Amino acid sequence: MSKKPEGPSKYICFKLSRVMRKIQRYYESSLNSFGITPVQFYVLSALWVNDGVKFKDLAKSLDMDGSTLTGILDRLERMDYVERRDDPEDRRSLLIFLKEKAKVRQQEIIGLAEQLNLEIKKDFSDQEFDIFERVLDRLIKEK
Amino acid sequence: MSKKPEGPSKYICFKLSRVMRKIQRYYESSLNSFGITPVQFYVLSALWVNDGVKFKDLAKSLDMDGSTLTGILDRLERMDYVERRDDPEDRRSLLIFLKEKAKVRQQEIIGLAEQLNLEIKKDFSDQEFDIFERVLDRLIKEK
DNA sequence: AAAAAAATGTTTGTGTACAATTAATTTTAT
DNA sequence: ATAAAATTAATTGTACACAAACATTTTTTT
Repeated sequence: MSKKPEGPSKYICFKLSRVMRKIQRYYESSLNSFGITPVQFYVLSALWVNDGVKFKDLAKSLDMDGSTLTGILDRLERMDYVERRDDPEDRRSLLIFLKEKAKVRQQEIIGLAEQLNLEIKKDFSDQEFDIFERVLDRLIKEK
Repeated sequence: MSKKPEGPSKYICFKLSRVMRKIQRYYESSLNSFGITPVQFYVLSALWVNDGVKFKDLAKSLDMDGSTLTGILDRLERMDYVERRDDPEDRRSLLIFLKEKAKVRQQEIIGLAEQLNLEIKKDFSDQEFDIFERVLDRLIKEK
């Protein structure tokens, strides 16, 4: 007698992908008013901490593939949020800088994102959510 | 005492997306031997429970956009894992059926996926992981 | 110094994800 | 009965994600 299958929802990976998409759509609809996507917001977020970083280091800090970042920077540059400049110390390397538009909107965008964070957390107890985030953190770090 | 995180990692959405990609890459590398992707595996998973469902219901059970599913079925059909048939009761509708290739490999693929699930869980206590999954489940349902 | 290896960022090709539009049907309202 | 509305799947266009191949440039080896 064969084991009875129960569909995709029993797999962590499926569950994670559904939750991720849902949360991402939530961020998306709010960030829309700035004309940026969640991923573009992450890139700006990293630059607000560290303006003028090397392309390579930016990709690393975001745990993002270089070829993915290339496309995202293309779009952010086209929208006048950032610019690429040559690295004077290594002609293979690029430095990524924020432009005025990104600096002017920093506080407003961050405020919005922090509010979204709170909205998501508010349906859970602190203890529950701490454990949730701790599991996420360990899953990121492992292997 | 740990310092408050700066940059994107303080946002749930960013953390979720990084964890999701990491776990997905893990599934990917294993499912590779069957020539399928994680998402294609989810679709097969749903069909193993419910062969011959309507396109519309399949998309709904996977919480997947119809236009996304169209592409995934195109590829699964090209690989001879599934086929589309006309719904005799509604000429707008399609029924999706598993082909031999998918039936033959069912147990092996499911066994693999379940092992991946265990691998991921094994670094956490049951209590921790229960809370983690409960938060995920509630995030899926809410909003 | 010349050759080989490594690093950097872009390009290309495939696979999700989803909004908006479309064509074909079915349902509903008049 | 027919016109309007709704439903179903596919198509188109944009944005990520990543592997593989690539051109430049730097570093290492010999």
